[in-house]
Amino acid sequence: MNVNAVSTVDEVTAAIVAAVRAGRIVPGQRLTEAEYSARLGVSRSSVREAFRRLTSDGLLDFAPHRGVAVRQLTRKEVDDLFAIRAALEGLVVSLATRRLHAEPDELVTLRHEMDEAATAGDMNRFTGGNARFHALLAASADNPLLAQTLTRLSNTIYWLQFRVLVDRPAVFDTNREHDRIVDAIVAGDAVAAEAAMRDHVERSRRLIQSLSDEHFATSPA
Amino acid sequence: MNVNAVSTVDEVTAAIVAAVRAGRIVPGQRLTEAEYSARLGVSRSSVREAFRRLTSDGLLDFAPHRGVAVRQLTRKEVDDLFAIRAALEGLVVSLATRRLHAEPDELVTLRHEMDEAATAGDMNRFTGGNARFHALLAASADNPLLAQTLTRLSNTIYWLQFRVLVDRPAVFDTNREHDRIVDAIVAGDAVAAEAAMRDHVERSRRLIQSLSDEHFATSPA
DNA sequence: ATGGAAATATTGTCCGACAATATTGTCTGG
DNA sequence: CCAGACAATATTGTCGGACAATATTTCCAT
Repeated sequence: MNVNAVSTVDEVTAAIVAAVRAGRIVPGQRLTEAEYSARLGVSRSSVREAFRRLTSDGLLDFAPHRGVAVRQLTRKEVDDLFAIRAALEGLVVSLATRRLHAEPDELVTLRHEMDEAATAGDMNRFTGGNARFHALLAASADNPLLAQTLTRLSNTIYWLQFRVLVDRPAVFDTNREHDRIVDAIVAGDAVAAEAAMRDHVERSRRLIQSLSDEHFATSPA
Repeated sequence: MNVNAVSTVDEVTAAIVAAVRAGRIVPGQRLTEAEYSARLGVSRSSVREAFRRLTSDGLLDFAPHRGVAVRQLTRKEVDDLFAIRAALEGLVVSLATRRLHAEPDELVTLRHEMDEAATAGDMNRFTGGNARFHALLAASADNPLLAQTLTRLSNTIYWLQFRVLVDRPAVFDTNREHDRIVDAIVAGDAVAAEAAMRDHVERSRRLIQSLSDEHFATSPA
């Protein structure tokens, strides 16, 4: 099983991420070292290290002597996170515009793909395309640290974002917002692209906040 | 020695941070698990976990089967980092202005302290004040996630920033830049405060880039 | 000097153990 | 029946040792 150049910890990490993505373990649920050690057939040490890595990546929540749980944000934390995201995603498109203005092919192709997925109602394809859309922008910004920072933030809200996209027909709005971003980029207008992206992020925040309380952690105390 | 509610890993982490801050271990230098295990009298497991934590906090650099080294940035990475910092520090002051406009006492006191430290040439006091200045802003923004994100970025450039401040009489420029930020905050002008902060960050970037090549990692291949 | 093989050093992972702490279950008195 | 105290259990925190996998260094032959 170790044909790739990936370590055991990498595998454990990937397994947990996959489980969360697939909804097999839901926000708030606790994970114990022993259980995952047994289930995956690896030592407690490796599970422990994977837990810590995912904690610092924002996917898990850790408390001393209490172990880890799938992280669940409060409504305020969501607002806090989106304030950061607006600033950084805005920076991303601002930086990415120059390059993508010169080579817009992949971006335009992606937009078409998301349009088709939306009309076909294929949500998995749509969310996949959405992820690649943001990934392409992040890569084109040519700032790995920025990309990494944004990835960490996105991990934390993956599940909420997914709920929004499957629950309601917000996909068409999303695509229209993307259109504005893409148009600005193709036109080479970095300022307009940044503004469109900030608007997109803000709308995304509002959609998530419109979810029912059960999706959020109760505010501390 | 365990009177506080701190774990062994916390102590190891703090010890390494202190060593880096004090310059006892310099960027680029490698650290081995066995050495720190012996030196601090703790198990390899704890050292390992501290290494990983500091890696994800940006202070150490990790490569599989090669261990960790104190992180040293390339010039491009510095630029990348400061682009993020400009956006986020700008966001911080923008958010912090409302609260600090109402209660500016602590901020004003800090400014005086840094002025005195600068004229007295007390660099330790100055850098300490500088850290508290940014910490106060981060706290006043009432966005813990934002504060944490910025802390991670700052860890990475602590040493470079320190070099700049002790090497040259840039402290007076720094204080003047702080003045503009403080003035805007006291006036309650969030937009001006953000602009002043972005300018401050940009100047800080230029100062660091003016350091000689020996302070930077050689660009990869 | 140089290329490559052997020796060494270091990390990656496993196991087992036990103390420290948190969680759960039980009992008792009201 | 409830609340609080106490005991039992579960889980994490740290340790020590072991060995394989991989990287680094040493050294030899050319």
